Order: sequence, then structure tokens, then C-alpha cells
Amino acid sequence: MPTPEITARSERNPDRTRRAILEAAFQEIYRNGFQGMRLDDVVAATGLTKGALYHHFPNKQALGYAVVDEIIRDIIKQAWLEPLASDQNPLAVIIHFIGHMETLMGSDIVTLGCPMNNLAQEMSPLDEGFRSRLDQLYQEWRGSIQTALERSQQAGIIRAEVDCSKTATFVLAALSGCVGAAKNAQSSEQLQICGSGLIDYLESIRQA
Amino acid sequence: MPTPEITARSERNPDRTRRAILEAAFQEIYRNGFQGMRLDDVVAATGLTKGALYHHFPNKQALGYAVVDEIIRDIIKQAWLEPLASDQNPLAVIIHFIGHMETLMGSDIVTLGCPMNNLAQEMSPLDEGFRSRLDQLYQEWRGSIQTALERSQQAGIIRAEVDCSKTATFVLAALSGCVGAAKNAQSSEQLQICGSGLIDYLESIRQA
DNA sequence: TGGAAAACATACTGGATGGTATGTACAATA
DNA sequence: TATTGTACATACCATCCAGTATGTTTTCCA
Repeated sequence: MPTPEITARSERNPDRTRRAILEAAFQEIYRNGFQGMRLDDVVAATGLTKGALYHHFPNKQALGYAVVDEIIRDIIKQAWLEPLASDQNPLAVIIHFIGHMETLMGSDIVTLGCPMNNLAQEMSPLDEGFRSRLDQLYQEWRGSIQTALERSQQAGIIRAEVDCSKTATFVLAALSGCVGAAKNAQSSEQLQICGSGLIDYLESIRQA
Repeated sequence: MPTPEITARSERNPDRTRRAILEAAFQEIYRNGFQGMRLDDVVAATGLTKGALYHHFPNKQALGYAVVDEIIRDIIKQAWLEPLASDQNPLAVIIHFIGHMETLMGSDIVTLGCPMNNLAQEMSPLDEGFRSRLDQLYQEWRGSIQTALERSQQAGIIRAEVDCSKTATFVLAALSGCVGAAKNAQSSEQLQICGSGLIDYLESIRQA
């Protein structure tokens, strides 16, 4: 008897269905914002129907929360938390990421911006459920940058007098700002210029 | 015969009416985004009716464009362009502004963020009319910062090797990022921390 | 001063959209 | 294998909301 994960291609697979809805919802939110996301478009993108969506999620808000908890969280973890935790030269990881953002994240980063920042900017003042979830995620993100800076500091790469907590806060904010500026201008050149400004800053805290 | 500007209190004054609609629309957009703004709420806030709104603006989009052209532009000019152009120590103006943003702009800057950045982030990928207007305004803003930095550089306040164009781009993006981060966290402390990080950066380009 | 245009007010429409009610096929369990 | 709950599909509703049609009042000016 074959395992269901392999044979169950077009048959029923609630986990796969749920995931498909989440990914489609993420794309719609990324492109149109949460308020601009249409549930009809989400179900159309999955090839499912509204019955399926409302079986897996009680309402639009809960679907949005799940996108944060399950999709966006994974993206941040995979792109930032894990690379920063594993590498032995975290400052180099940060600089490399900033310098190669478009290559690493795809061209959507220029045209559509950062999915997490987009959602946070839109929904934080309007919905405490979104705000607290995204704030929590931002704290983890910032914490991982701080830890990375501290490790670089202990390795003698970063000057001893640098406040790593404050720097991590600023770097994350500045990074979000750079992506946002590139999105406004719809220009990858703008992202390059702004990113190199941020890299200049990071170089300035390096041990001479 | 008295002048209409003084006596025309509760009588008809199309310019005043138009302005009232624009200001109410700005507030609604600031709080809910452009897509979240409801024309019914705008007319309710003014005490007017839909007839008045559609007499002055052909549709919602045109109202949004006018808010950018007439309200947001004025805010940026008054808060940034004019102070930067008139003062003889522009770097000090920039640093002072960043350090006292909440006092200068009001507490909305923490809870609701920057009205221009909010609108740009929401609408730039969705509507080229918004994008081009806001991009134009950002270019003026960035240009005024660049000119200010160059004047400070000529005055010997900023080091000669600093690229003022690149720095202006980064400073504006980082500033937007700081305001956004504070808004996500709903924390004026976050704004302080992040702003002081940006000030540290500006101090680092100062002539030793 | 009369008439026309501007400056509003009132009442309504139509489509979009989140959500629901209900039906059916499938899958596990007993 | 009968049964029960899960996993969907189908059809529909109610409301919100941008936009319109039309009426009324004020202002301007010839």
C-alpha cells in the first residue's frame, strides 16, 4: 500500500489544499494589500471554491493571520534567521544580503517591496491582531541581527564601542526604508544606491 | 460692500469647500489608506454631501491625486524644503528634525506613520498616477536634502569625500524606515532609538 | 433685474464582495 | 459494510460603496 503523500496527487489532501490557499492568499496580499485582496481571486487562483476556503478558515481576517504565521514567518526564517545563525561571519552575511537582494529575493522585491513591511505598514494601525503578530516577528528578526552583530563584535570584526542592539534596530529599519524607496521609484538602481549607502554605514562600524 | 472672505462665513465659498473636502480626504487616507478611504466618511466629516464632492472632483482617484498635489506636497514643503533652504546650517536642521520628530509632527507620526510614505507604499505598485506624483515629490525632497548636505560640505561641516547624492538617498530612505518601524511597534521609544541610530550615521560623516 | 451657470443637496442604482446555507463525495472507523 | 465526520462544491444573500440622475439654491453678470 503506497503512502498517501505520493499517490494522492489529485485526490483529497487537506494539508495541501490549506497550503495552496495560504500561498495564493499571500500572493494576492503581496500584490494588492490585505484590504485589496479578494477572496474570489484567491479561490480562483487555487482552482478551488469558496466552500473549501471557508472550511479551512473562518473568515478573511483569520486567513490573513495565518498568512503571517505560516508563510511570512517562513520567508523571514529562511532568508534571514537561519543564514545569520549558521554562518561564522554574520556581518559579511548581512552585507552580502543587502548587496544582492534582487538576486536573492527575486525582482518582486523592487516592484512590490517587502511583503512583511507592506502588510505591517498597511495593517498595524488598523488591526491589533496583525500588529502584534508582525511586531513579534520583527523582534525576532531584529534579535537575530543583534546577535549576529554581537558575534561579529566578539570576533573583533566590529568595534567594541558599537551598541549592537541600537544598530540592529537601525539596520532593519533602514533596510525596510531602502526597499520601500526602490518600490516607490520602481527602480533596481535606486535599491542599489540605497543599499550601498547602508553598506557604507555597516563598513563604518567595522574594526579599523 | 464687505469683502467676501470675511463675511462669507456660512455662505457659499467653493474654494473653502474644496479645501475642506481635500483635508477630510487626507485624514481618511492617512488613517485607512486610499483603498480604505470611504467617500461617505469624507462627506460626513465635512458636513457636506456627495453632490458637493462630485461637483469638485470627478471621481475617487482624482480626489486622491489632488490630495497628493495640494495637501501632501504642502506638508513636505513646509516641514522640509523651506527649513532646509533657508537655514545656514542644514545638517543641524536635519539632525534636529530627526531628533524631535514627534514634537514637530505630532504624535500621529508614531501611531499612523508618515502620510506620504504610507500612500506611496500602498499605491505605487497599483496606480501609475499615484506613483509618478509621489516619485516626483520624493525626488524634490531628496534633492533638497542633497543640496543641504552639499552646502554643509562646502562650509566644511561634512567631510569632502562624502557623496552627498548617495547620502541624501540613504538618509531619506532610512528616515522613512525609522518612522515605519515605530509605527509597527506603536512605540515612540522605538522612534527615538531608530532616529538616534540615523543621527549617529549623520555624525559619522561630519568633519572630524 | 432676469437668466444662466455654478454650487450644492437628495435620492437612487448597480456591481462588487464577504459571508452563508445547503448539498455531495470521500475517507476513516467501528 | 454501515455510519459518521471531513472535505469540499454550488448557489445564494446582504451589505457596502463608488458613482449617477435630478432637483434646488445661490451667485454672477449682462
